[in-house]
Amino acid sequence: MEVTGQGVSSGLAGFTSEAAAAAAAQAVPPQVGPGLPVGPSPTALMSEPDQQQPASGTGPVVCKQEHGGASGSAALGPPSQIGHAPGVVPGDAPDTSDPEAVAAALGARMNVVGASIIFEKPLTASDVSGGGRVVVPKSVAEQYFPRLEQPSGVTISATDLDGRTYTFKWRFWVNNSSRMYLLEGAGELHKNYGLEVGDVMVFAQKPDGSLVVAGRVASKADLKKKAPAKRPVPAA
DNA sequence: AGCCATGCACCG
DNA sequence: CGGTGCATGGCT
Repeated sequence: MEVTGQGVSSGLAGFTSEAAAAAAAQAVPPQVGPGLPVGPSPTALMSEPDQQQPASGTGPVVCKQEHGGASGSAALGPPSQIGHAPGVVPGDAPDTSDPEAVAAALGARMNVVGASIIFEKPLTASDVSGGGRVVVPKSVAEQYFPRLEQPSGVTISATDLDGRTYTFKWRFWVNNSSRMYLLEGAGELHKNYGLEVGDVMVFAQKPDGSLVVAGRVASKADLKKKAPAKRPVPAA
């Protein structure tokens, strides 16, 4: 996948100062993301210690920071290897009336393309109504997604199992002293999969680090897993 | 104490 | 009026 730099484009004066400051500070990476081993050399825009991108074009999830990120790490990258699970064969048409079957079939299809599911997000009301703005759990964000130096984030792309390509904005908000990670632009995917509140957005990645996304209706497991928060109905 | 869903103000 | 970013509050 690729990253689309927006900083150099015109019209983002607001970010310029921030970016400039970051650029200046980046000369010497002062801080690396908590948790992951990063930090090759400042000159490498997207090199990775243990993994490399095939480079070019329709590549993997490589993600540059705004203007030459200080933390060169970019790809998704669980330190562990991704293992396939042969055995389950997807050729069969899933019983679309059975959420469990759909979920299983989806997992199988992911395996077929060599992708491993990173995590699944049961869509909340705000995820759906928020114009494709999906909140991603911090822990997952920092383990599998590109490290972000700036709130403005980066543009990343992904594909689904039907070959469609999606472009998202991967960014974060500063919340208290922490971060709240957001994936913006998921509206199209939600539409393609007809996802509604309670349904699940699935994130997976291939060995090359590329991101694969999909969606599926909520399964029983999901439902019991995440009981719908009680929503006091405002009396009329 | 932290995390995340949502409310809401502000800006276009 | 819709979109963006922020701040708050509920819940774990």
